[in-house]
Amino acid sequence: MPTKTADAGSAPISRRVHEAYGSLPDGERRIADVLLGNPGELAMLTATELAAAAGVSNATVSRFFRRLGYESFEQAKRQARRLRETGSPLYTGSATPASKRISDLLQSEVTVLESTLTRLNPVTLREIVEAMATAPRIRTLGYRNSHFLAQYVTAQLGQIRRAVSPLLLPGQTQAEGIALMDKGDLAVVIGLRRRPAGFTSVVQEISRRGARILLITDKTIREAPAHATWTIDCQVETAQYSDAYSGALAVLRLLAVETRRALGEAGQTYLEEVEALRERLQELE
Amino acid sequence: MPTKTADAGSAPISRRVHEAYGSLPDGERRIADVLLGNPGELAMLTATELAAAAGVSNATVSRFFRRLGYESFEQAKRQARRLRETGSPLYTGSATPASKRISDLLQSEVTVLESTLTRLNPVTLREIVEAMATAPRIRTLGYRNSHFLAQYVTAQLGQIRRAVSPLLLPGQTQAEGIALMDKGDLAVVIGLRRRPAGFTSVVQEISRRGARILLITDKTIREAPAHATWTIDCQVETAQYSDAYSGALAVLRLLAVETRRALGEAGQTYLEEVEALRERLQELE
DNA sequence: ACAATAGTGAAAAACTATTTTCACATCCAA
DNA sequence: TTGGATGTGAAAATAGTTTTTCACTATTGT
Repeated sequence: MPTKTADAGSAPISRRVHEAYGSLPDGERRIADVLLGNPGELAMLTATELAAAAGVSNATVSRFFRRLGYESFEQAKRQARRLRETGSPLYTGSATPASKRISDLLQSEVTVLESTLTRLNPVTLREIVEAMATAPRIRTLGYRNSHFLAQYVTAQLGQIRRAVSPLLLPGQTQAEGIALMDKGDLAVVIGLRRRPAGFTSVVQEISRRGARILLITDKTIREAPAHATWTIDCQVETAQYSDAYSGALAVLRLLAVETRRALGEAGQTYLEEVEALRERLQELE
Repeated sequence: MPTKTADAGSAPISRRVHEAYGSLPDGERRIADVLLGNPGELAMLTATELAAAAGVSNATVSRFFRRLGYESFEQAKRQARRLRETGSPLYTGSATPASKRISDLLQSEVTVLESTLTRLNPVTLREIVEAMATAPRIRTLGYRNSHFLAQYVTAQLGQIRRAVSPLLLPGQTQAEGIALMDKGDLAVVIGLRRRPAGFTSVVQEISRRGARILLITDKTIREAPAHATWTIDCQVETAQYSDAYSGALAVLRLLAVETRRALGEAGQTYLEEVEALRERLQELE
């Protein structure tokens, strides 16, 4: 009879897998690989599907979970699901208040991510990416809650291509910043809720200068999209009192990743150039 | 055409529920309510669990999904799961390259979120939240990739309590900023990878001033945690070339949400005060 | 080379979940 | 009130999943 790991009681699946990994036989290690590569999937897979994914038999899956100290596959699956459980009356069970709130927050972040990213239209995305890759200049703008996102996208795109900068530089008036936009330039405007008064007219002004506009917003916006070339709608609302920006952040990362792909070798080269320069300056620790 | 159910085809569960909602009998409407309140849950629940959650019998659940146009509960569940399953060898389906990359990115973001948040220790969390609620002053710091996160946390905490500000103000040298730290103050230092040279010594200097330090990092860091009061380890690495910050962002949001809870009425009041001021200034559109 | 040990998949057995059936309750129109 | 239509849960029937068994293979130590 195989010894049970004493305190395996409530250790998360990932820890158990990591601990056992070294002593796992071939087939079971393949299962471990699938699991580590797709954490969270376990909550949804059946043993047979997991077996198919790992290229082993369902019998092996069954043995694998016993070796990890679970009573059965079913028990492991339930534990994995508990992670995702929400405020539903279903499992008013055992979690401590604090860790319950952690998993509630996790849940809300995942929901925001999913509903933002699945709403994305691949065709629009393609157009935007092309604009990002080819626009002579990219200027970014975001007020208040959106400002940090504008900074993020500036930094990310700045690593990929040249001529990316904030629309408003410190010490510059709004009018001056807008006046510097040219026809063909791309403005990435982030306007999540709690937009300042006059936001719409800023967007309108930029569009009047002939620049193309990518507007990142949420559903609370009304008029601004009329002036934008593309609008991406992010979900930000959550059950907690504060908005979640991971959806918007993920959209921006997606744009950066795709733009880099579009630039291909060119982008790669620029990136390497910057990297080499950094090395020389010993900028990083 | 090999596809069977032509009519309801592939409409997402949420749409089908909304469309049918009006004409749903009592019991089935209760199921609809559970589903709408916990989108994404369907992928993980069994029909019997869903029945228990809605307070109806499993027979009703079975009928409900047929009414919605699915062949069976099982088919609906599979459709819900398809949304989530991604880069795994399971999903060899016919996604376009672009939407495949969107779901890959979604997958990586969710992974980062999960592994960052599940690693969190509720006890440490509690200590940090208490410090955030009670410290006389909070100063934030983040370089490069981490800078936008520092801005985020500054803005969030600033909505909850007083005396929250960046450690480095424009036009100030690093030494000046650090010199202003007092004993008892809390420094929120974000140091995700690509830290500038000298990062460790900055942390050390702050700690020497007697301030408590919350360090938000990733696993690539080595020495700095020795000087920090608390360290939170975020996952940032992904399959794509760029790091994902949603994990760190979620941690920061969690801290803000919990701090607000800790402050209770006090926090509420400050928030309302700011809100009222804004109203008067007509700052928002 | 040969046991002994450990790992594996196929298939049978045990188990669990879903769908169907059926009897009964409720609502509404005649 | 009656009769029909509709909705419901309990339980039987069915469908599906997991665990166990067993025969076989590969590896390791003697």
